Amino acid sequence: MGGPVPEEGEGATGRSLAEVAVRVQEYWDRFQIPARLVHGPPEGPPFRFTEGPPTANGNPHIGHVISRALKDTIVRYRRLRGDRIVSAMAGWDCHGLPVELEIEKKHGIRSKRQIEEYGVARFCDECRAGALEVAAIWEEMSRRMGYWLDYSHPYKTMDAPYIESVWWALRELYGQHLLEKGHYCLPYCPRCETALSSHEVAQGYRETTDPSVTLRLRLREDVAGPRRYLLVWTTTPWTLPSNLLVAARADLEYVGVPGPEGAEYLLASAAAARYFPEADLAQLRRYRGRDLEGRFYEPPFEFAGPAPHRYRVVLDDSVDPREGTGFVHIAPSFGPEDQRIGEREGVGFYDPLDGRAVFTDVIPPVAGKGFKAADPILLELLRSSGALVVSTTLRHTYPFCWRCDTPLVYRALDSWFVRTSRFSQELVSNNDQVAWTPAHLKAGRFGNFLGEAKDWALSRSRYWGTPLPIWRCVGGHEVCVGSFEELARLQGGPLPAPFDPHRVAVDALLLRCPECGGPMRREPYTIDGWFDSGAAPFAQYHYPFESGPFRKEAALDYVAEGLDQTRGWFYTMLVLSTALFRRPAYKACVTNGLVLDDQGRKMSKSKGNAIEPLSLLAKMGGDAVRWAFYAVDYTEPMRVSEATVRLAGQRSLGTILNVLAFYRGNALPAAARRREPAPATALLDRWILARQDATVERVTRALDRYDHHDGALAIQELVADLSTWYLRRSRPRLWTEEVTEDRRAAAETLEGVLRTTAVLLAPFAPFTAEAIHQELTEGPYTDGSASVHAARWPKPAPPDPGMLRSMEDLRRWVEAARELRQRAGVKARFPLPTLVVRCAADAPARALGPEGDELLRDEINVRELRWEAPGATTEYPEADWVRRPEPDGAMLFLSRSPTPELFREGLVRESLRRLQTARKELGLRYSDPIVLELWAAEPLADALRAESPRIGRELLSEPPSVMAWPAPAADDILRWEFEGARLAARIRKRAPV
RNA sequence: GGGCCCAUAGCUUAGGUUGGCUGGAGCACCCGGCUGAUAACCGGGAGGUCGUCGGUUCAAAUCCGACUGGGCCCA
Repeated sequence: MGGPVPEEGEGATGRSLAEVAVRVQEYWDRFQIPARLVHGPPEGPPFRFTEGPPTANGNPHIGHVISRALKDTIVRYRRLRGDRIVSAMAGWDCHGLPVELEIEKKHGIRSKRQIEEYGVARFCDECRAGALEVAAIWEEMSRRMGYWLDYSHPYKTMDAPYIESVWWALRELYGQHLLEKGHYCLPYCPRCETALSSHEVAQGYRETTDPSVTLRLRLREDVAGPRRYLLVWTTTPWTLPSNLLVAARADLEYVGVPGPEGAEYLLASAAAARYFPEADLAQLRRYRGRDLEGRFYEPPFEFAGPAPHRYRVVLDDSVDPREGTGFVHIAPSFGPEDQRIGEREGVGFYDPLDGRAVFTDVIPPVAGKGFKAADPILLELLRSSGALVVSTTLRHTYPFCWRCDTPLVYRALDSWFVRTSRFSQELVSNNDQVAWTPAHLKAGRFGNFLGEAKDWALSRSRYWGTPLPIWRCVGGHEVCVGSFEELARLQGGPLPAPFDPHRVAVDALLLRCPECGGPMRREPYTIDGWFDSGAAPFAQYHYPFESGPFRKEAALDYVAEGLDQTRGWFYTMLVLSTALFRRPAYKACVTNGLVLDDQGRKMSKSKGNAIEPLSLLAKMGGDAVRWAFYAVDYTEPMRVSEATVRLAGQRSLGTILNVLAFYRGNALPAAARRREPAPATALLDRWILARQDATVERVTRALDRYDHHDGALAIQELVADLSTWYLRRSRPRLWTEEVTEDRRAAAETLEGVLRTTAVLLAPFAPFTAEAIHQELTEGPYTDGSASVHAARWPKPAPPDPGMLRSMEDLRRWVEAARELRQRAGVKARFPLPTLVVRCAADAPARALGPEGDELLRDEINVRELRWEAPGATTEYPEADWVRRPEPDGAMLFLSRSPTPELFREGLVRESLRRLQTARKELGLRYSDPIVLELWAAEPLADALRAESPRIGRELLSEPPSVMAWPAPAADDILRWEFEGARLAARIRKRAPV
């Protein structure tokens, strides 16, 4: 029930949303409300959720706020519905390059060798310490935006139990032959000296300039004839020393273009026009690709040396005639296609690069040069040997390391793979069961990606990560360890306690081969950190080693992250749940688009247009920031600025705080309250309750299908109706001197709607909702059990569409009649005699009965409202009436001018208004009695005299006598002129008796 | 080069699945009102070729196709 009347400046008005947030946060902190409520009722049915673990050694940005808002909204809603949240644990992704790079930067380390010199143990210790470096900032951001998670017991991917669960998962995959070693071309970062996975590469494509060179390779001819050359195009000259083959396409047409000194240059006829625009194609000798199959050529460099089958023309369908020359340079060490063709042709590999992609001594001219640095030297060699035909540059997109920004190379490496390609169909069918937002991702981007899923390159040649638990002995036996207990057994004794399952401690163990007893060595890799995070739904509970709420048959109900996670977390979770549990990982998945600045540009630190989330949240309040995201289509890229946030906050949240302030100023005195409000009888009360019920229903449906946008919109519309129609029309009802039944009904209805709105609002704007709820409570902010977040979600009541429709129509007529009034040119204060509405007897608005009539009459300020049947023939001459046809078929007529009597009434009202304003401007309070003297010219003087008692009553004076015009000249006499009337007044504060 | 998405007033958005009244609203703008919610409230006005072109149809913002611009993903 309404609390005590707020002290000056204490009410919700005048307080910004940011201040509301601070006050509410204090309350939550004081009673530790988040900690008490975050898990939901322990007996409730489970709602399965997992926080996607962010890397906490990097600062959060504004994009993280939106995903967190989308997560929090649904979790809050489920709690209000009585669900237990499984799990509300915060989580941190602790492993991997991001952490290692921070430590490298700190010590100026630039290579793996330097890490080894520094000491792997020390290095990893620092990684552990640095992994959660800015976790406190993440927590503060979550607090400021009202994202409730259990931060006191977060899961961390570097914790021993977590790692043990990950090992269990790896062992399961290994047992299904889905974890295998292979030698494949992978994207490789020369600086980090490790392979990356395709989803990591996807993060780092960038526009760059590379050489674009065409060279000629002379065909070895069996018979004498013109010298013929294959033209070959490449953007990676550094791979040319590794060239072992040239590929052509069997059915493609090639032509021989005359070159210098009687030579002939061979290339695809489609390319000839690009290379030799002046050549007459019709005159040229033609070949098919298959005619050239098996022909030998002279390689661009001799370093790789001879070997069977090398330096031949081979056929392959992957050759694309639209690009290059139709002859493709094949270096099996440096490209997935190259590798495939090389293996098919049995030519082996030739990789002259070391781990840092620096040329070794096998190629003396570029020994010691990085692969990129070798390009110009190699080109110069080709030029002097005459092999270089065209040398230009090309702008194109090329992959860079997502963490250190080094250009990547594709190279063939030993690596461990998850054989996702073997169960891609199962991935697709599991994905079919997921409700995606936006829906098109399911069959579109994500579905496509799954259908052609490549094997997942899992191993990393790095230090700080979950060690790959696979050991081999000299006898070639292999074991994948799936638990610490098994590890202890193979080691022949207990593990050191406490056991830290990272590289140093794990590699210090001496394992014996269970088959031959020989010593075993671990495969020296860590695993992709995305595997760690993909395991979060079960590893956070140390499944299967401890019993917890995780159930292998139960998918998560809901996850939400940024769109980029389709290739990241959403993908790896699905891979693991499919392979381990043969089911989808989650039932519903919501993604959000990128956050742009107000110009629509990407935010970046270097451009200086990035919004710092903490300061924005502090300045605007968490709710305004959250609302700014609900208000737009968050599945698409969205613009965000301080201005958009401010506006979003004002629109709904500011309005409802205003309504609250009004309510508090006009609440029933404590003595007049009753326990059980009576059922609403007044039209306005019944209407706003119907609106409320419809909104409960709509918000419930919206949140059930994870549609934050529609839910927020529904609340926004209710708040607008509450403020601009219900409250505006109800104000006089709340101003009565004594507490009438109607005043009671209005106050109770308003309070009830505010209460319900607070609960509806709670998932979206947790601070504002709490503030409303508290201020409707006896002793606000003093009872820790009275949080709105412990409330029960309202039950949707049966809808009353008839009522809503009727009021909608009535409001349309009100607007129409106001427009007529404007055309008549008579101010609202001057009553007009008659409004005629000609409409069907069963028009919805008429169903509102006499109360509806009264509403219409009062809004338009007419003395009489007259209904007419559609066929009525009454004449309303233009001279006296304005008219307006309505789209619903109704016709409205309004009198053009007041009667003299009504005009005088208008004058009195106008005078009263001016006198009230004057009172206020003199600094008098609403309750200060005054001494009033009036002067007026006729006919106003006469009208005022007739209303003298009423004037006295409204202005808190004795009934004034109205003196004849003119008023004496004096400084303290105020004068007005309006509608041809003249008025003057002297107002003084009456001395207290 | 391939795939997916987006496009409604200056800005944010409703409507599009199921084609049908004059395409709704908020902010900002202009005019006016109210003045016991006041950095609030109410009315009116101006502002839209619903990205462009074409098709289907009696009828297209809505369905289909192409194009333009923007975004994302892949190669």
